[in-house]
Amino acid sequence: MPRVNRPPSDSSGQGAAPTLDEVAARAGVSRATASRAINGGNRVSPTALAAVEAAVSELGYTPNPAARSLVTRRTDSVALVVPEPDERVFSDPFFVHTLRGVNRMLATRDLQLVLLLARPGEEERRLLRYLGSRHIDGAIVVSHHRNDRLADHLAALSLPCAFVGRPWTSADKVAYVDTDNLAGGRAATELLVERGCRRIATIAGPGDMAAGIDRLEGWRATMRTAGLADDLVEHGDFTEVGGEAAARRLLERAPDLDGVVAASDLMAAGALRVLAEAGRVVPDDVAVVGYDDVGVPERTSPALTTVRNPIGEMAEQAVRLLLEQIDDQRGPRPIRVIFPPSLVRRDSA
Amino acid sequence: MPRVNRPPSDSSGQGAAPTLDEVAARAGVSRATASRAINGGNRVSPTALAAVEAAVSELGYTPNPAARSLVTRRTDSVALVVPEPDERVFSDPFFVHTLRGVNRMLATRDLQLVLLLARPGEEERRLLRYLGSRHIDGAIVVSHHRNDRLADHLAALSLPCAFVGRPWTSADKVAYVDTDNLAGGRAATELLVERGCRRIATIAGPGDMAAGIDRLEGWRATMRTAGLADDLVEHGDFTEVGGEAAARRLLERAPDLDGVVAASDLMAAGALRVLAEAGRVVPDDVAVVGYDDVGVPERTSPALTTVRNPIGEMAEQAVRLLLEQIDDQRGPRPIRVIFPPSLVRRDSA
DNA sequence: GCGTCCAGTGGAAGCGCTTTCATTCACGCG
DNA sequence: CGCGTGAATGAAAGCGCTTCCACTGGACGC
Repeated sequence: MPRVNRPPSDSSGQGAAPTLDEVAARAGVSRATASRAINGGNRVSPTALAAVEAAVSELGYTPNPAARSLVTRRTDSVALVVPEPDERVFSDPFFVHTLRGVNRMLATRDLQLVLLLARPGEEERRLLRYLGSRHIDGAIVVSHHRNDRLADHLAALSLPCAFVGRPWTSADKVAYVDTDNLAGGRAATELLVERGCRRIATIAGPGDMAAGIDRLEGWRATMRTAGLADDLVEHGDFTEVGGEAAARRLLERAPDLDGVVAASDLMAAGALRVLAEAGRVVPDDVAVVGYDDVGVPERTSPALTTVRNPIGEMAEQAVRLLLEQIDDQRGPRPIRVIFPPSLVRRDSA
Repeated sequence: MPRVNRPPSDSSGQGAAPTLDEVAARAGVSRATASRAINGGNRVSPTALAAVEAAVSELGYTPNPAARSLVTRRTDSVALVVPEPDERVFSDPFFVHTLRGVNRMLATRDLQLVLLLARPGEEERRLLRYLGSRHIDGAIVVSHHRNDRLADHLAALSLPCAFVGRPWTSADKVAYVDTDNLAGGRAATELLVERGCRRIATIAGPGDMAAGIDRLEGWRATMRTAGLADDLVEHGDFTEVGGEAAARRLLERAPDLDGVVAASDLMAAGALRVLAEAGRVVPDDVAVVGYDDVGVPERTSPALTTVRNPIGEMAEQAVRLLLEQIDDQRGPRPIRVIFPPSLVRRDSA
C-alpha cells in the first residue's frame, strides 16, 4: 500500500481570468476593436493597437479558447492518431521521429497536438466518436495496419486528415505522405547485387503493414531481375529482438548467405549482432543493409549502410497537407506526396 | 523532390452538425430539458429522457465541446507534459508505460490527452503560456530534470497538476507520485550482498534525475552498511547503449567485480551483453540486478532479476490525484503518494 | 464645394450550451 | 378542502468571443 500524505489545502485561487471586456475597457476601446487588435490588428489604428497591446500585457490576458472556438468553429488543435499503442510504436525510431516532426511543425502554427491511442475494438468506437465531434480541426494518422478501417471512417466523416504511410483502404480518398518503399527495397537489394552478393536474404517487416510488404516486393523484384533465388525471406516485427530471431533462422536455413536486406535499422542491428556471434565478418562475409536511417545506424558496429527515409520532411509535409485541407474549407482532398528514399552508404555494405 | 498528386476536390460537405435546439425540438421538449437529459438525466421524466435519447441517436447529435466548456469552465482534457522530447523518453519503457497508463485512466473518464513536448528554452515559454490559458483542466508531468522550473511555474499558476516522479523544486507545493527509489536501490544491493557478492558496482542513472540519484544513494548506503567499498560507480543514460558503455568501463576498472546494480533494466541488459562478451557467467561470476521490470527483463538472457516499479498503478494514481484536484475546486494541493518497489527474482541474481 | 470613398470604430447579434429561477402540476397530509 | 411539498419543466440569462453592419469623419476627386 502506498503511503499517502495530504497537507491542508492552500486554496490560493488566482481570481478570475481577465476577459476581453476588461482589456477593451482598460485600453479605452470597444470590445470589437480589442478583438481585432488581438487577432492580427487589421483595420485598427496604430494608437488603438498599442493601447490594446499594453492592456493585454498589463492584465496578463489570454483569450478564452472555448469562446473563440465557439464562434470561429476552429479548435486550433489536431489529433495524432495511433491505432496501435504497443510499446513497439514508441520504441520504433520511425514513429518517434514522426511524432517529433509533427509536433515541431504544429508548434510553428500554434496548434495543439491531441494524442489518440486506440487499440482496435471498443476503443476504436470511442476514437471515431471523438473525431466526429468538432473537438479537433483535423487528424494525422500513423502506423495503421491492414485490418483497421480508420481511413474509410475518416473519409466518411469528411474530417481533414493526413496519413503518414499509405492507408490500406480508401487510399484514393484521403491525403497521405509516404516513401517509395518499393524503390527503397530495390535500391538496397541492388546495392548488394552490384557488390557481388549472390545469396541475399531479407528480413521483412510484418505482413500487415504496407511498408513491410512494399520493401519486400522491392527486394523480390530485384532478386528476380538479377536471376537470383528469392526464397530467403523471414519476417520480423521491426524490432531488434525480432531481427535477431529472423537472422538466426536465416543463418540456419542458408549458412552460405552473403547478404541481408532488413526492412528496418533495428532489425538490421539485431542481424549484425547475430552475424557477429556466428563469426561472420560484416561486410566481407555478409553485407547488410538496413532501412530508415534514424538514430540507429551510426551506433551499430560496423556502421549500418541503410536506406534513408526523410522522416522529418514527411512529418512536415503531412502537417502541411492537413493544414491545407483545414484552411481551404472545401473539405478533405486526397492529395498524395511520395518521397524518394535514398541510399546511405556506411560500412556494413 | 517529392511527387505531388492532387485530384480535384470532392467537397462533399456533410452539412451543419445538429445542435441541442434541434434535438430538443425533435424530442418535443425544451432545450433545458434536453440538456439535462443528456447530462445524466437528473430531474428528467423517463418519458422525456427516452424522447431525447431517441432524438440524439436519430440526429447523430454530439454536444459541441466548445460551447459546453464555455459555460462549464471545464475542457475535459488534460495535458501530458514531457519536458524532454528526446528519443530517449520514448524508447524508455518506463515512460511508455506511464503514457499508456495515463491514457487508459483518462479514457475511463472520457478525458482527452493533450501531448505537450517541450525542450527547455523558447518552447518552455510557449508551454507555460499554454498551460496558463484555460485550454486544459490540469497537467501531468513526467521525466523532469533538475534544471527545469516547471513545478515552480505550475505551482504559481495554481493549475491542478500531478508529477510522476518527485519534482526537483516545489516538491512541497505540487502533487506527485513516486516510488521509493532509495529503498529500491537498497533492496537491489542488499540482495547481492546477501548473495555473497563483495565487489559490487552500480550503473547509475543520469545525475540530474531524482530517480537516478536516489537509487544510487540506496546502493551507496547499503554498501557502506555492509562495509564494502562504494567507489564502483559509472553513470549511464538509462539506455541499453549507455549500459553497455558503463559496463565496459566498470570491467576495466574492476575486473574482479562480482555484482552489478543497474538503475534501469535497459542498462542492465546492456551490462549482461558486455559481461557475456567478456566471458563472465551471470549470475555465477557476476550477479546483476536491474530496475523497473517492465518489458525488458523477461527477454534478456539470463532473465533479469530486477526491482519492480508499479508503473501502471503510479500512472493511475497520478491521474487520480489530478482528477481529485480538478473536482474539488479548492485548487491544487500537494498530495503525495509514494509506492514501494519490490524485488522480482529471476535468474541474473 | 459637394459627393465619394475608405479606414477606423462601436453596437449588437449570436456561436451552442448549462443553469438558475419561476412556474406548473400532482400528490399527500392535517 | 386547503396547503405544503417536491418533481418536472421551460424561459431566459449568460459564458467570452468574433464579426456583421452601420456610422463617423477626414482625404480626395471632380
